[in-house]
Amino acid sequence: MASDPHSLRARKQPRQARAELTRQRILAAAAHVFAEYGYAAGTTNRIAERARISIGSLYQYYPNKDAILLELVNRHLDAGAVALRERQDGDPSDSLEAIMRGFVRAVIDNHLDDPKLLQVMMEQTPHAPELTERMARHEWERVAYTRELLASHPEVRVTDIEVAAHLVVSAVDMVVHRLVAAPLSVDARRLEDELVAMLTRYLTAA
Amino acid sequence: MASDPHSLRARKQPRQARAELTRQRILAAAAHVFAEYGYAAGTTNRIAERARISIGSLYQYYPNKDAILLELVNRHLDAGAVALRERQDGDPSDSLEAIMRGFVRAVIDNHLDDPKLLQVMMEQTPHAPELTERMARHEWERVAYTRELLASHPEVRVTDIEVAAHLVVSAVDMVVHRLVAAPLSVDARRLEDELVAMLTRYLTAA
DNA sequence: GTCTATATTTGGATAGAC
DNA sequence: GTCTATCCAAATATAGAC
Repeated sequence: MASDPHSLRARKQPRQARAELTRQRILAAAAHVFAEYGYAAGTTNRIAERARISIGSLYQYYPNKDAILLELVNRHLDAGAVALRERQDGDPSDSLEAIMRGFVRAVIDNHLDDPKLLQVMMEQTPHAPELTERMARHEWERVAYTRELLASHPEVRVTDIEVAAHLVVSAVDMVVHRLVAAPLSVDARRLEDELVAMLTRYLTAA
Repeated sequence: MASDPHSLRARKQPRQARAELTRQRILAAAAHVFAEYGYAAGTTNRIAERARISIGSLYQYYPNKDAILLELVNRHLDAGAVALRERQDGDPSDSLEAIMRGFVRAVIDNHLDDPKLLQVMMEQTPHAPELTERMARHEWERVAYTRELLASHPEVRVTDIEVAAHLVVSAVDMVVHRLVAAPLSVDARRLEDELVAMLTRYLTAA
């Protein structure tokens, strides 16, 4: 073994790159399958089929079905966090309304690509402890971020900053969930406008 | 058969009454089991065990597992609708804040008895068409009710009554879901107060 | 009308050939 | 490292005795 160190070194990177590509394919396939069939009916066989690998190969990359969903969720939340930070970096002292609108847009954008995946995440979170923990951490971060923002903004006049931050985060999520669950029940733009109005009136009231 | 009409008539009612009781026991058992194990792990065997009947008997009363959940949800929503109507009948011209607080309390009360059942309902709704339809109808009723109330109340100054009604209903649900999902993450009373404040400020703003 | 026992299905996961 | 073939567990639902 290792009779030719050069070929060994040469092959090492390609293999890992290929493996990483396969992982990506599996994740993409899983996202599609979960979105289409839900988690329970989104079987590992279907995922493997769509990723065009065998079921045996799939289990070489992920130890079980839950691990696939967990990584999918992790990527989704990471992307959301990054997007939010980017959006904020430009406007240190915008109006509160503009900031609230930025919040809403960031969350909506993050879910636009694959709305049904959000549904699956919501469904499965209660049953998978790792997911629960991950979601809780993510929300805690968003609340903390919002709290600081409210605390430092001069327009904000609210009695309980902590609770207000929770309320803002929840309200934004709520609208997104609603738009995802029933995309056509009410006009998205108008709902967004009214939500922003509600939040700013609440936060800036005497 | 029917050699004695009297005994036949005498037995008929008792049998149906007993059957109805058994159905109740199954429902109660299912509520408990679903709440404790979730829907997937809340097996029909466990339900039968808890209802202290055999699995075979259970299937004499309900054709399948989904039918049990459906009836459970129907009862829950019916109870909620009744409670809301009752609460409203007393106050034709209260302050908007009092009305909003009434809304919130009614929904919270309706979920207090078995919080985890709400979780199960939320999880399974996307997968069962009958459930989806039932939930949509229930929400439509609540929005319509809220719309009328907002339209007739003098304090309300909002541009889009329809969207505002959606927003109010969603916001109330949101807080309840949050309290149910993580009962201790934030003080329930304070969250309720802030929610009521948010809604009234939004609805009565210039 | 209630039970026990079991058929049936399904899907996650693994073994072992290549 | 990828495949096929299969194992195994779990859970719904049914058959048939009593």
